[in-house]
Amino acid sequence: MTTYDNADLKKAGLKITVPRLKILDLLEQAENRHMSAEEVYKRLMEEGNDVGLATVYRVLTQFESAGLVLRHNFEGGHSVFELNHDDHHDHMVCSETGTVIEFCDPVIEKRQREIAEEHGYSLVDHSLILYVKPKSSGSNRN
Amino acid sequence: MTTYDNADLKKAGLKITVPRLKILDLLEQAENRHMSAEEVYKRLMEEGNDVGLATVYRVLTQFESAGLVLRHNFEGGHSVFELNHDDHHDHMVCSETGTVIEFCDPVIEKRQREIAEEHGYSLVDHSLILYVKPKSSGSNRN
DNA sequence: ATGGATGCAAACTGTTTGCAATATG
DNA sequence: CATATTGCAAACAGTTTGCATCCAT
Repeated sequence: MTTYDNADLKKAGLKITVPRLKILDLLEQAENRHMSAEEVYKRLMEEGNDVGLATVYRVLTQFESAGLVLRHNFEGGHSVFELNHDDHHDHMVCSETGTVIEFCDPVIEKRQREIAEEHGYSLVDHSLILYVKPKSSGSNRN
Repeated sequence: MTTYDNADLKKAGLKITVPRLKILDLLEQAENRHMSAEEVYKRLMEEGNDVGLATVYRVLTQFESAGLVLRHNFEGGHSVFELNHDDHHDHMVCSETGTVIEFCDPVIEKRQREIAEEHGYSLVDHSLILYVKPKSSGSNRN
């Protein structure tokens, strides 16, 4: 498991500061690896570390540029961040519980590249999110 | 090609009003089928139809609920709308030109369903966007 | 005539930025 | 000590909402 430390911050040209370490820490620790900036902020406050929300955004953005963190734009115009363990994966979000499940499917990955090629492009990135509901869920239509 | 008309509005419980017809019209006509609310608004203004931006949002949202229109959340926290021709497809966005290409791949569609099932869920919806660049593009890094 | 629809402006959410104070290397 | 970083508040973009007016039915 990729775990980032001071060295990684330095490598990214970022000074070792309390907010940065705390945020990195939080992302490592977090049971729920996918957090919004707001969540990170709240969590830090709860733990007594009072960083500004603006700093959280700035740090997360810097981490993203540095490749330490991935940003995903889920539905509803808000982003979630997660540590970049450079094991690529996509997401499945349960509409009832909000649970986020990660998955990676080689078949889909391959087809994506092929499709881009077929259209004369090369794949730079992609975003795939499956919105699902529990199979045994209350409303069983179809 | 699915083309909506007054009857469809009525069916959706929506009164036939100028803004609604104009917006529907715009979406039918538009060379670029994918437009943001802001774009729809600007276009309408240019054509001399002065509707409020709020109305554009309201109407597009109603159309979405009515199934006449699809809303996609692209990167950068802004949505684009397109007429729902109920031929499902995903999108490929060129990072250099902004061009949006539609595609639908049965292999991917099938795998998505399977993956959801494998995790004990059933697929409700999904969002797949490929970010691509022209194969012969200037910057050939990697 | 009557309730839905509109336009405007004000409210809101998520995110970014200017700036003076502060902390890191 | 110089400069990157922070916190705060103000600025922003995109979208939603309250309300009085207006229009389709």
